[in-house]
Amino acid sequence: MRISALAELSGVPVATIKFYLREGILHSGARTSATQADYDETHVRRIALIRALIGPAGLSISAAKTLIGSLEAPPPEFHDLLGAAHSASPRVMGDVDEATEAEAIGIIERAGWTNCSGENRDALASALAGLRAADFTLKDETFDLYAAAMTTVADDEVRRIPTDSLQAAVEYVLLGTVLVEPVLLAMRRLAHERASARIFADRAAEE
Amino acid sequence: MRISALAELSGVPVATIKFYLREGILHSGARTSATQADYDETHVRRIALIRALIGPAGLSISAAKTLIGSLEAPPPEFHDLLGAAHSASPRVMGDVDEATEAEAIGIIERAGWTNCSGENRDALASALAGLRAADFTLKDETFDLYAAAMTTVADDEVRRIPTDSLQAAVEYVLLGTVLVEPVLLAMRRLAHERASARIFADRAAEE
DNA sequence: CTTGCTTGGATAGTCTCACTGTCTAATAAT
DNA sequence: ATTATTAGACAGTGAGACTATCCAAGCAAG
Repeated sequence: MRISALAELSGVPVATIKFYLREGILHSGARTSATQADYDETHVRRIALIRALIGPAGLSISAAKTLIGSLEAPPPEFHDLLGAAHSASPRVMGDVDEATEAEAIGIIERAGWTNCSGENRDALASALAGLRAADFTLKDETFDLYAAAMTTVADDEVRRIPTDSLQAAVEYVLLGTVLVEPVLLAMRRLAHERASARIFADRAAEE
Repeated sequence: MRISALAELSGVPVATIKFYLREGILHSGARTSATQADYDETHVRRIALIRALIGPAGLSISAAKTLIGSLEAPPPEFHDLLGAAHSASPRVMGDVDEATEAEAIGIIERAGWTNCSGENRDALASALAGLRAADFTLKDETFDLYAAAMTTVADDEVRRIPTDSLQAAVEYVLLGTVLVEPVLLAMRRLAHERASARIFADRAAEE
């Protein structure tokens, strides 16, 4: 198919497709002449993936490019796979003081998360620094509950990593890491609504 | 204190503080003369809050402004409070087709999240559309596990909302909604590391 | 009291990001 | 033969978050 058909099918303007081609985030079509190239289903799917990554998942073009690169040329070690997925969506880090750092380490130790990379520990510390900046304190029990909930989630996810094919495992890990994040956040908010509605009902019943 | 001292204390350049003042996201100091104003501890704390919101929490300046506005002039109804917190950090939405919409509704119903707002349902649908765009399918059990985990989290959070003071409740809900998100995501990644390390150990042991 | 630094306020400039528009020469469609 | 489309190059746009420059009015030190 030609670029206009690709634009039609994917719902993305031709100019934007050309931009993705220039950025190297979309593979080029098969050249049929000096002014024509042939695009196929893989291009449609790639564009859909790009839109998903830079949309709901919140990645930048360059982060999406890195991630897609890892998809196509997966790191040889499984361990590097997680790292690639995690570094694909870099969190904005704020300043972290020592007390916050210590708090993060405390949470990590209580959760039994040994052998964790500095990167994710720093991300947690930075998030805690945000809470601290707002004078927002949470009880240790709450952190432990968060840790337990995320352990449940992560255990299931890791357990479900396909073992038959490396390519399938790569896709599962890279995409699952990034694309599930908005799902979880949306669900938390839905659960908030539900929980607060129930509390309302309880309070109304008391009167 | 003068603006240069405020800059020193908060670690933010004077020019940026002036920018925050212009944007109305930082309240102005007490004027002591035509060319001088007095800033205090509230300004230091506000700047820290702003940095936390636009940093790790990923809010834009205008979203942060809205949220801070709600903090200072809380909506009268508790129900509106959650809405204010949720709309303060607007998710980027992608295109959602009917099947995805139906999938979202299915998940919501199975989780027992009735009375949910369209906004959050759309956010979930949009996140699911991202998965679908990447041909990433999750089993219903996985979604249900996510839902259960988030219900646990949200129930605890809502239960801990302070009931003694309205102001305290407002701060808890608004800030907790937004600032805890990066905490949860960082924890999920830490738990991934741990889970994958354990699987490695198991596989190594099998050999 | 003068010399120089600081401030508030206004305005304009910078940098990044993710596009979007324009142009050209070569081709494809009719 | 005429009209439409395309690849590729390059310049322009608009939003967002600052950053820099000016100016007149203080304030501070010698």
